[in-house]
Amino acid sequence: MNKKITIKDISKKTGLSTTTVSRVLNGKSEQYRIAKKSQKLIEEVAQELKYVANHFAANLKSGKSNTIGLILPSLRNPFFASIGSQINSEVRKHGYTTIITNSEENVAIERIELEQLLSRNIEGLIIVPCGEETDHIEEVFNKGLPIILLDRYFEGSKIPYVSTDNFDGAFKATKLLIENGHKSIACIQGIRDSLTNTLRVEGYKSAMDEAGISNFNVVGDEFSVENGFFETKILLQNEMRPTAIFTLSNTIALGCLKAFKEENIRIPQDISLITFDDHLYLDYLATPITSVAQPVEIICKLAMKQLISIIKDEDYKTSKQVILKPEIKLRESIARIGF
Amino acid sequence: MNKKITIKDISKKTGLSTTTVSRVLNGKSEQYRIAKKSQKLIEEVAQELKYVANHFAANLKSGKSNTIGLILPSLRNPFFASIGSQINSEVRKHGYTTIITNSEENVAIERIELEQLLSRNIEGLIIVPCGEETDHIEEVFNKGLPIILLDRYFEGSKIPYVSTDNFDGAFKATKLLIENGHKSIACIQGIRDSLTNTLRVEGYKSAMDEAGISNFNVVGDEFSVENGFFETKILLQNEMRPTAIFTLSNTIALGCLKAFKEENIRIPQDISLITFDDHLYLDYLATPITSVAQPVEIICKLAMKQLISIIKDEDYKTSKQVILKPEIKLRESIARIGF
DNA sequence: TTCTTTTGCACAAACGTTTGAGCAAAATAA
DNA sequence: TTATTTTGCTCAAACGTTTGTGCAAAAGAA
Repeated sequence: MNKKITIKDISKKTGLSTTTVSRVLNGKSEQYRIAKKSQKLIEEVAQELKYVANHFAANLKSGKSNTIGLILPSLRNPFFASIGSQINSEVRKHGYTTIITNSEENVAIERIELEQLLSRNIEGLIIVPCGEETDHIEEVFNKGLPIILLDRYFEGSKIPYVSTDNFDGAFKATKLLIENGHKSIACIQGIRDSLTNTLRVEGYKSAMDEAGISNFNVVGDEFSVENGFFETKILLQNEMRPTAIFTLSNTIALGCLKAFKEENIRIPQDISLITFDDHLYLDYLATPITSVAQPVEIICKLAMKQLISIIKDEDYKTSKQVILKPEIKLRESIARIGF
Repeated sequence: MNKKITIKDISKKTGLSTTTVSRVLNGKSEQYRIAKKSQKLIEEVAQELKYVANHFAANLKSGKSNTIGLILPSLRNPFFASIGSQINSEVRKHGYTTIITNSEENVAIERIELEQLLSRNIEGLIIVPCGEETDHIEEVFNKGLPIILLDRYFEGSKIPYVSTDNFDGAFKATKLLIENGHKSIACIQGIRDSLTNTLRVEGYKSAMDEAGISNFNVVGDEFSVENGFFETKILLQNEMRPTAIFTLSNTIALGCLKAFKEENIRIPQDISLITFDDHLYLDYLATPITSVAQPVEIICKLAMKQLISIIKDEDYKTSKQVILKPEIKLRESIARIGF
């Protein structure tokens, strides 16, 4: 690397102090009454020398990193990838930079990543926490770091969050199956420790209960294609094959489809399917799959809006815990049976 | 935020100098012969005070940011999202942090993002450049920043890259259609300025030429769902409706599917389809779509391997310009006609 | 003219690390 | 005993900014 151009070089070349250069380059000319002529000179020389500010030095002094941390539990899951993408552009709109990291649904990694982000002096954190362990996040929150939980949150905690009404989504999804005559409904779940999952399972059970159906069937343990595939295989080879499956994520649904294909099962003739999470492709599948769509875009925008308001105003009171209603996207994967 | 714990606090509490503390915390105890006892003491106190290193200060002095920049042209395109995800974890494996940014296929934004990354003292850059304008990237390369171009590259430039043989992929795809009896083949392209696109179009034309078919039909101008949808609509309503369509990205293909659905066109009975880029869902569509699969995983691993070797060894000679062969994934979207 | 205000800028001290050089004390060798 | 080596650590100067304070010079007022 060539020698870096610093503010000092500009200072020398213009004959103005580094103070003045810094102020002009930070748009504080007005505030400090820098002459127009000097402003112009400095800007020209900066251009000419191709000056690039050193973020590290600036941050060290000012304490402002202009950075937001984003911790996601997985990037392979398109639902989270989509969150990553949208948060990224929202953050950018507000003049910040995002550092995206991936906890791989592992609390130990999550802790390390959080530490990493802290050492980079992030000014705010958006996180989809991966486990039930919350101490490290609570601790950072109590130290005053602006945090927004996304998707998953902690009950009884004061940390603001933006999430979907997972109970409601699962309840509606299950109810929809029941209304279509299904009584034997299997539910393939994801990570058991996550609140998202717990609430969805509760929604499922509650709908079943309400309908007086008591043979709950909740299987699986991961938000992954493999889990969906594996559990579906087992379900299909069971003697008590369910008439409908409710998958708790799009990845699980994909695994499910794979198993159906292998076993030559047709939707919805042979089995009905509904899944949490929407995806563009769901419309174009052999049978378009009915889904519980989370309002990802709104979630991201809202999260960012809240985060910014906390950062700017230091106003912890306006920040809320928000739950948005999901929407059922009716497609063709549910058969009406038993009528 | 509470007052931050610094190395000085540890220094005071242990009675050892900040130098010693720094050395222990950076694992340089051996090198500088710090007594075991002191090491232990320092580590304990660091734990106790919950010390988190200030990356900015460290970088300012050492010049090492431990950061890799990644510029992608879009995050909505699952192909790039997947690259983002994989590069991210590769980078992490090597002890670096990634800063992902998004140029939105806009050179002006790309320039700004690059500047941003430079001001964060990135030690390396992986970029899928969005346009034909290369000066800003060349300039940074010439200054000595390790750079790897991904997917798209610059012909005649010395910047190393890892990419797919786009010509070959498109050639094979088109040939496959021709071998199945198709003569009227439309090609829906993406951004015209990108080399990727150019090479794919050339591959298409070359295969057509070879077969003595001269009615090229290349339309479109964006790697997006909308573009695919729009152009397909037009193609379908043409009097000279093609018997096959070759879409140059998965997003375009998706738009294509949408148009087919609206127009009640069946694949492959009414029209055949092949697309660049593979996607998990392609297998489960009404008709599974044959695709040209790029070896994304290998591309990412190779890119990172090269980047690291340049960073570590400063060895510009070993870094190469690599082109990997894509693979056709045969599915069921191509009809055999005219036999 | 003299006094006051405004304009335009510079000084110098941080910020929290890293790092080359160096030095006493302890251990070992002669 | 003295000379040499090893051990264990410290000093102090950076790194490139930002920022509170302060102070001449210019302009305006009296």
